[in-house]
Amino acid sequence: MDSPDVKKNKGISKDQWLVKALELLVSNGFEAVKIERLAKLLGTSRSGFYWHFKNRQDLLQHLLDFWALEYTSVLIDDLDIKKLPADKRLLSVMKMIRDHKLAKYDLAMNAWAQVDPLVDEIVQRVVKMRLDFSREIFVELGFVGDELEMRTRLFTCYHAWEGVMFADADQDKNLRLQTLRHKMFLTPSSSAGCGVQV
Amino acid sequence: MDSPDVKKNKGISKDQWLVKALELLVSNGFEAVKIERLAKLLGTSRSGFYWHFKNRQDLLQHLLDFWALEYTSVLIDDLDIKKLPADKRLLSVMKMIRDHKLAKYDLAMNAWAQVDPLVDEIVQRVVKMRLDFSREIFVELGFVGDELEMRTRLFTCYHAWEGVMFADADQDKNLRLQTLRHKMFLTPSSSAGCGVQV
DNA sequence: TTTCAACTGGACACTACTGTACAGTACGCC
DNA sequence: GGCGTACTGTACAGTAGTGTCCAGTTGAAA
Repeated sequence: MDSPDVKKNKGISKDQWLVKALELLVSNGFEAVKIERLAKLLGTSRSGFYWHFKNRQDLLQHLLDFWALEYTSVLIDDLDIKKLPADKRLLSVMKMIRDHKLAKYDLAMNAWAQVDPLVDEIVQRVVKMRLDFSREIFVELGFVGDELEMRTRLFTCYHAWEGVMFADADQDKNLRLQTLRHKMFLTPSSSAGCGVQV
Repeated sequence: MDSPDVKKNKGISKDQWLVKALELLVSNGFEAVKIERLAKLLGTSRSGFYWHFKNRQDLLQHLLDFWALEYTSVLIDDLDIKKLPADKRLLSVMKMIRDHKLAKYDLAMNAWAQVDPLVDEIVQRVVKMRLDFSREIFVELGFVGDELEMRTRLFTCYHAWEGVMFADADQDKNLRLQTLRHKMFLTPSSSAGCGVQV
């Protein structure tokens, strides 16, 4: 949450405006991101806002970059550093998505992308990054061609939205289902034997 | 789109307000559903609005019911009538979700549900209806227990969001992947043999 | 000690939107 | 022809939000 460069809390920093704006975006949609509301929530007046941002449009642009960086690039880099074996990496991706509650951010960003082509472009780029990351894992597991692509999409899509659809479900059951799902994704679905396509 | 009871187009009907409101909700989020905007879009003044609805809150409430009915109950009933064999029904569900572009409505409703507990309640009820519908299919296919639940969730979640994540992808490839996915959902994932758990 | 960046609040003019009120109109029915 | 239903536009008062200007404060660095 804290920015890397040390800020004495003498005022409201640019990042503080962004974090609150992201909060509002996530909970109420981009039309709800109002400067006056942000100021009220931060317990200050609007004037400081115009020090950091040109106007509302400028804030929204920065918000988009902020999300793409904080909630995708940083997390993917984090997973890349560890370089676990493929099947463990699959599990750690699932855990990361859950822990960071990425689904609710995705929800807001995708909704926003419906109107703004610029937002859509960034969102599509993020989706591509995620697909590429997952695909690499399934390549290591020995999948190729359409089978590889199908699994990559199914895995990425399910885990992106699981948090939205089954939020309040029973944790114990969730863990059992996750184990089963993990097994399903690992098991090759050849019709005859059970060998991996090569 | 037309309401069943015949309306002479002498004015803006309640359904016309609702349809436009749903449009605005889907594209810009619930905060964007403004009476003045609707009136402008419909080429009329706001006064007619207050004939049909008590106020903005009343419209939003009706909008919720409108969606739950038009985009879930009606469609599920439609699929139920046909009573195709389970594996064909699985395919027709996939097709229906795509054809009606349910994903973009889901997106808006889920985003809205993040703030309003009443909306969340309806959305959860709709999710439950869909899960129940899919589960029945997988029961007919011979799945039970956790394996049944895992497949039901994976299937429902993937198809609900596929349209958002992979909107502009190549149709030919999509069809090939769908066939593969269909096979994967039908094939039991037993570790030893390939028999269905009974 | 001054200077500057990073703020602060207050005031202004403006637009968007809300709910209410009210008078008028166009159609269908008895 | 008159009545009711289903609208229509206009006007008003009020709130929320925008961007701009400006004068003041505060902490660190030179």
